[in-house]
Amino acid sequence: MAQRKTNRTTISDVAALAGVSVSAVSKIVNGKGSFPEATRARVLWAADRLRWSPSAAAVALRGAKTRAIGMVVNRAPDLLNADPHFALLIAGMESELAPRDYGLLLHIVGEHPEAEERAYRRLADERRVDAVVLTESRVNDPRAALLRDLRMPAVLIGTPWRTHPIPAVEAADREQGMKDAVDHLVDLGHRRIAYVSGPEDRVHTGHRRRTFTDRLHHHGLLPSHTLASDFAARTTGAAVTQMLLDDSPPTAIVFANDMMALAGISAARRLGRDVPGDLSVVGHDDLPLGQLLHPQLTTIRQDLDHMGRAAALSLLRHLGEEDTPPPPTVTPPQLIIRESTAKAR
Amino acid sequence: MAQRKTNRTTISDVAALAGVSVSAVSKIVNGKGSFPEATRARVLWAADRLRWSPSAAAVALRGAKTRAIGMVVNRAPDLLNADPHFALLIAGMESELAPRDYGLLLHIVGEHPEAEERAYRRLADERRVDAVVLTESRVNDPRAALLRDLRMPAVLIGTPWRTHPIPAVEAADREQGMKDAVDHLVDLGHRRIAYVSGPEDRVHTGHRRRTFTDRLHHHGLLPSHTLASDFAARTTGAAVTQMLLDDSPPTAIVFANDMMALAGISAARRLGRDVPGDLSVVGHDDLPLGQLLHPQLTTIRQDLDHMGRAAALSLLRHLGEEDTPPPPTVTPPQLIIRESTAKAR
DNA sequence: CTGAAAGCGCTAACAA
DNA sequence: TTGTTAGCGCTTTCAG
Repeated sequence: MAQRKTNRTTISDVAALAGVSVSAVSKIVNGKGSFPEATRARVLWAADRLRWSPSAAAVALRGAKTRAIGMVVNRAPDLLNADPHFALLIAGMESELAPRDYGLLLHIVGEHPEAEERAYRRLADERRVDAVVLTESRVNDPRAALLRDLRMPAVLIGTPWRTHPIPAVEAADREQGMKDAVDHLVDLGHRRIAYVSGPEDRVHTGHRRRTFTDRLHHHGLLPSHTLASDFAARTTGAAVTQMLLDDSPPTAIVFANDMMALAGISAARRLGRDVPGDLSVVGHDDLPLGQLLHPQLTTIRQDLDHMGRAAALSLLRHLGEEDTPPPPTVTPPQLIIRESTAKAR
Repeated sequence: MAQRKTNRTTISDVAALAGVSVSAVSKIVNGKGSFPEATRARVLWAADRLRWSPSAAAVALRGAKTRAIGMVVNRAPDLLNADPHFALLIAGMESELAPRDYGLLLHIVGEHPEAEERAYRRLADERRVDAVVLTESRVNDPRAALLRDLRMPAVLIGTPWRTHPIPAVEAADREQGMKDAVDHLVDLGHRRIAYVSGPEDRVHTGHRRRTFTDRLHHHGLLPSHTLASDFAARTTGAAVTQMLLDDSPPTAIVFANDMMALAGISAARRLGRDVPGDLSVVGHDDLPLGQLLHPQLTTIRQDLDHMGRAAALSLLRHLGEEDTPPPPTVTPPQLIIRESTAKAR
């Protein structure tokens, strides 16, 4: 049994060193009262010398604000690993949170609804965070009711639910990228264009497919095929294989993200199809990866960094954090034309 | 000003509902004293009915344990985004932390030493976490002294420092993969083999390069080229271009990670070199990505999931957490032979 | 303008 | 066996 008395330096140590009361220290550090400059300086000096920062626990206990934001990611580890999507979102949030001394409490749960619910409940019941960031709204998303129930402030990155309005950050014109992609393919002479979407339970899956279909209609065309995939390479590959072996296979495929596009290209090649010679491919997200591929990936760029930032700022404002600038507008999804799309033969 | 009195349910609400004292609730919930089964049951029922969990802040304030682990990642967002390495590490940690009700507080700072130091200091001074996980030990790593200074328990994922011993998780035989890779290339008839390493400040950079060089010696060979790169695609591409334009260019290159290998392949192709026809390539990590490339990537697999798990368990044991199994052994780096390596011409 | 004192929700001595 | 109580470190009235 070590004698390890923690002996943490506390506010009273600072007060003692500065020769003032603890309440004076508290007020000065938090910029509350008005004190003679000499006192202020001495207190600040003492705090600095003792390397003192207020204990997060004590502050939280007193004021019920933890200065932490929660995020629970419900994607299986291997998919997470495969898809850097979240990392940039998180980095974007961090770049706004860190300078304001907010922390980010991260939980990665698999796609287990119970684990996910448990994670949110713990965050709320244990008062570990002041608010949470949600990503990827789902259809009949249990989180909507759950968070209302938990009275947990939240902002959603993605398409808000109809039934449970919630503050959300979304690109300004979320349909633009998809429209441009369809136009681009039609311009190249493609007439049989397919869409491989993400899982059906994501709200944006339906949205994007609808935009895709509508834009084809606009050109007097019908979707060649539309198939849903989870995000896994295997499933995506199977979907593409199936399409390509069809009697009238598509000459172009739009994918719901870049990793799926890559899996699609891989599957097409296994069938001996050349990209973009036999098949044009469009991705979604514009991961840096896309520029290293051969052919370089034509894709719909999402401004993930700004989405993360905007979500963080939106939350901070909601929490009454002062000096928080308004969330930046998020650049609309933008078609980046590279080498994976070419004239239809 | 809303009247929003928080009105959180507290331990005394539970005590009242169960008709016992608060200390009884505390003890029963924490499995401390011995109580008649009837009392236990009533308390547990009440806690459940009120959906009560102890406030993390109060527990932390009282006992000085926060049940949270910190991690600060010092890689630039775009590199983070490009390289899924960290995501799997984090997922591995989470799978051990979450079931034990531990949280993971994540900070992503760029490669700014001051920001990094500040992040660790805040974690410690504000007592936000009980311990931290470090990754990628660096040469003259300021974190070693800093954490000792801060008296912050820590475990390192990677090669420990000589000068500042610290608990570390590392693969059992960390040289195996590299040796096998060199052997494999030599077997294929390669004689001019190069190595593109990560940044020189990483401890493992020197280690791996030494293993590479030593193993070549074992075969009576000298490294064709060794170049350091940061993790960025541009730098890596430039390094490869330089090597390939040399008078006696390498016929095979080993890279410090898969993303760099991909950047290398891309650069080689831009020069009109075929992989693996003109140049064999070996990566490191075995990201799922590697199997989707053409050619599929030959790589040295790292058991990132187990590294994350082991780090978490090691920390939990150190923190005196009961019922924590010993950290699993981490599978040694293993050469996975796929299509990006072929006979030297 | 400054300081004393009352808790925030919880745990662990100490009493009963 | 169970309950009472004194803080953990901080903020914030409320007196001085």
